[in-house]
Amino acid sequence: MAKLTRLDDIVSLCKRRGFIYQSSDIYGGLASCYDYGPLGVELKRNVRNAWWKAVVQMRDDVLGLDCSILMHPMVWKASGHADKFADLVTLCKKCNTRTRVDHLADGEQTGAQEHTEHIDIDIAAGQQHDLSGKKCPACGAVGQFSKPMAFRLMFETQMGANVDDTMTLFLRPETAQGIFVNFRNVLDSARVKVPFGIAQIGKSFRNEVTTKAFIFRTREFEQAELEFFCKPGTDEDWYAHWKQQRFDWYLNLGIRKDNLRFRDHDPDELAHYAKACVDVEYKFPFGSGDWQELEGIANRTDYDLRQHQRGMRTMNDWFEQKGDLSKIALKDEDDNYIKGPLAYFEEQTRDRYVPYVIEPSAGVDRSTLAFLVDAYDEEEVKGEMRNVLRFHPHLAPIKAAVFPLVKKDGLPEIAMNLYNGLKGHFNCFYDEKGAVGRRYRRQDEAGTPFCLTIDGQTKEDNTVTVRDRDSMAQSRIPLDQVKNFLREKLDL
RNA sequence: GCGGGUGUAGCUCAGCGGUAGAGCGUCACGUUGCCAACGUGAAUGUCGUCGGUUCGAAUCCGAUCACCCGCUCCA
Repeated sequence: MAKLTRLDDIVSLCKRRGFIYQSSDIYGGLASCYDYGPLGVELKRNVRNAWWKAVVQMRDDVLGLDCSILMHPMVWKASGHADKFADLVTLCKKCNTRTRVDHLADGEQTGAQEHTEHIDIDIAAGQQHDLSGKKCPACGAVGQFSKPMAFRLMFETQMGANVDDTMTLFLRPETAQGIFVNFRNVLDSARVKVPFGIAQIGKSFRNEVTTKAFIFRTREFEQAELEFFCKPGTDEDWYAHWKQQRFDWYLNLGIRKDNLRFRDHDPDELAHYAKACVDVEYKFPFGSGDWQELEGIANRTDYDLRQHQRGMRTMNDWFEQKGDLSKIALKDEDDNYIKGPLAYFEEQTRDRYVPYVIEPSAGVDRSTLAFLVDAYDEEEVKGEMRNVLRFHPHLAPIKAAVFPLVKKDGLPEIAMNLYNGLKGHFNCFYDEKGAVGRRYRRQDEAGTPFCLTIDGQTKEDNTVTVRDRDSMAQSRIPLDQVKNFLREKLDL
């Protein structure tokens, strides 16, 4: 079985078939930005819907949410993004290798430290960094570094049309914080009890230092995140639960088992607030290591809610400093933080606590890419190559195509009738042009599971030909059974 | 941000100082009773962008934008 091995082939297929285009294409493109075409938008929406169905609709303990992208600046002060979502990087003049300043080791030490805390970007900018004794981890040169460069990893924008009276806001770098700041609202309005989760799908923005590999890492991207709130002590069980749930989700939607794996984070790799974290990785046909992260599942403990309790206590400072985040330090936590505004009281046990959070955080765009790559297949049929996207029916952009075998003898009318009757229930496609074989193959490349062909026999006995995408096998079913047939076969 | 590579029709690419090309695809008409069929015809290009050299630039030079590969980075 021939498989795509180059990313270029995927990009080409995506453009040719209308899945994904470069953003602002006619102006030469915009780095790291992509648009979803007619088939792509359907595919991506199906990915979203499948996630929502599995994580929200089918669960009695998860609710949905849709937050604004713009949020109060203090959200990012409390979450730590405003201070720490910035890296200070230096360039080795000798070998041109770039290294994070906080990863640099002293000359006599070997190796760099992993995942040290980020530095406040404003403090860092004014801070003197003595790198003369530091050693380049790549070439070993000591003290050959450029002046540290700061990177703002959050996008900024202004709110307010009056230029003299605008407020600088951030485009959210993750959807998760919108959930945390609505924890209380949902709790008070939705009659739920811990354990429960809040789910959200939406755009996020990060000024990545480097983008990568088509839609795999882009600066504007879409996340599907769940924050599952649970009682401390039960967190490890819920972590295991969601780990399995999320892995199975990919498998159930057709990802080949060989191409999917878990990768547990080492303890020294964990963010300071995370108790455990695992990546669901897919074996993409690009990059140095092939295996790339689709989703991260983390045990974030009670860190976020506690941080926001601190943030709420800091609001006076925010007003006093006229919103200048760099002049504000988060107030210390109240000793009695488990009685804070974001704490939870469990009536049955009379326990009071700040819930722990299990966070499965998936990339919608990279999942979509994975489904696309995984579904792609080429096979030889009678000496000709057949390209086919073997999408799971739930993900297929078009569920069924309706053709008259030939464009005469009243066949188009019958076919159009069938199409009109189906399109209210399934995303369908009608085509009467050219040879039917070509129309079949075109649908193969779009991943359409079934083609329905009206022929002369239809006029005699009211049956149609059903042609199966994967096997190319044909069978006949009654015209009035088509809707039921599709409903059953597509599991819709 | 560094190094390497690539930008020519929707896609894959040829052309590499002298009239912009091919295959596939697309569209139209005809034919066609089931797997990219056949015939005839047609459309489609800021040769990524800007500037320079030249009588003349897709071609040479510079800058820039974008993509790919490798570093680096990826709470």
